[in-house]
Amino acid sequence: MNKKLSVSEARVLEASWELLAQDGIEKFSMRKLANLIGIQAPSIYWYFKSKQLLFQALANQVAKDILLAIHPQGDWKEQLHDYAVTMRKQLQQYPCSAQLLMQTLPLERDYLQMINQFLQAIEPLPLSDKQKFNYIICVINYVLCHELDEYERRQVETELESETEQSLEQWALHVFEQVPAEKISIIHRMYTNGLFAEVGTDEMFVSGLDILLRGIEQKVIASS
Amino acid sequence: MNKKLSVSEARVLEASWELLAQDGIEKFSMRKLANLIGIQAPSIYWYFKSKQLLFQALANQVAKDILLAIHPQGDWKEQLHDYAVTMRKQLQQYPCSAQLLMQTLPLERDYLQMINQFLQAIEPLPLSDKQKFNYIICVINYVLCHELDEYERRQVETELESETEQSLEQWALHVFEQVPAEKISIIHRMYTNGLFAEVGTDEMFVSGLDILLRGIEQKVIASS
DNA sequence: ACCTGAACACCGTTCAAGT
DNA sequence: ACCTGAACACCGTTCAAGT
Repeated sequence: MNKKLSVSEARVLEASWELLAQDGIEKFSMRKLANLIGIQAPSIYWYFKSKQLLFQALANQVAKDILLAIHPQGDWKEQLHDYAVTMRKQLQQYPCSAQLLMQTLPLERDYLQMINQFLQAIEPLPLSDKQKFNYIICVINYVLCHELDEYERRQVETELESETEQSLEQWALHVFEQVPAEKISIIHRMYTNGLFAEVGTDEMFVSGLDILLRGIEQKVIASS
Repeated sequence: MNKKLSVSEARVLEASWELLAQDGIEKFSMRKLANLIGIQAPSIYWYFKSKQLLFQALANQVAKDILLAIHPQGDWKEQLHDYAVTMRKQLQQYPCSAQLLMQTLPLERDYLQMINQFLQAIEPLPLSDKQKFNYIICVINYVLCHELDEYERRQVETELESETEQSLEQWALHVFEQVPAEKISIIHRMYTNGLFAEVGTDEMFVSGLDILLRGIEQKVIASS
């Protein structure tokens, strides 16, 4: 928006998503990226002054997409709920997007606007600015954390399976056997009851989001 | 506990904390670590098979410390509140501890035990295992995110000041000027009202924690 | 304006060889 | 059991030089 993308600048961003999908953010390198585009590594530096700034541009692309996908509807609670669900859906469209947003301080144009949109949903509520800001950051962090955990779980899972041909659940249970059962009794029970398969599901996401929104609601009620 | 630390193994861990405090987790390298201890880089690999496993050991040290600092007292709400506050306090004792815990899947002994301890606080509540687990993960993630944000803010701040001799607040306001004011009106108002100085304070931490706990409370009430 | 080759100053990790 | 030197296969980034 504030800067028209040249063909090649867009090309770098496009190839970056491809590389992130292939190798993940840990193994992302400027050399591999250049290779994918068909140029030499130093050429990228003509478009982005550093890897950091490239990542920021990627993060901002995601933020912009989230912003575009958001449409206010219903009361503040329904709005925040929809915003969070929409944000998660958009994050899932881009590889490693949660990491990118986490690594970027929210001082980019579209990221700021996204936060502003979230803030607008609770603007009329009888809360202090401090509260409003803090609560919105909590909701956004919740969505990001959820995606981060999901990503990490998938990583360890595929890594484990390619190495030992064991599922993560099997391995977890094996780990538990080495720890005195009484010391982790509750978590042990949960895992043997098949809780593992539920981690990261839509239901879990909505359930965690719900306590956040109910918590905010209580604060609203308390101060009106 | 399950493995007696040799003098040098403890020495590696000790030096690791020193290096993390000096350089941060991004610039942590095995070579610098070796240098700090007074050995060659490959020697570290006798104690820890990889950088990853060294980080896991560090994370587990933090988890153990949190566990030791926790003492159940009061009802479930007071307990969770104290646990979160204690966890934050312990995280602040170690440099980059939040990053270390975030990077580590909770499958280490002491980390598991820590989660179990949190779970114990809400064990008697009339909630499903799924809910209990999810809510506790939310609380733990909240504490970690809060520390992460704080760390990131400090990083950018010192980086910015050494480069441009500007404070983060000045720079943020400058960024705002480049964005159409109407599009970020709320966040703009908040920043000009001095909200910036409040980010990351104890008060903010407790305020966010509170909506989580109240949210859980509502769920308890709803299902009893 | 856009791209390259060569180079700098680093990485994590392996491994034969030393004591 | 513990440590080293040398080496492998990488990094991000700079910069003079090309077109």
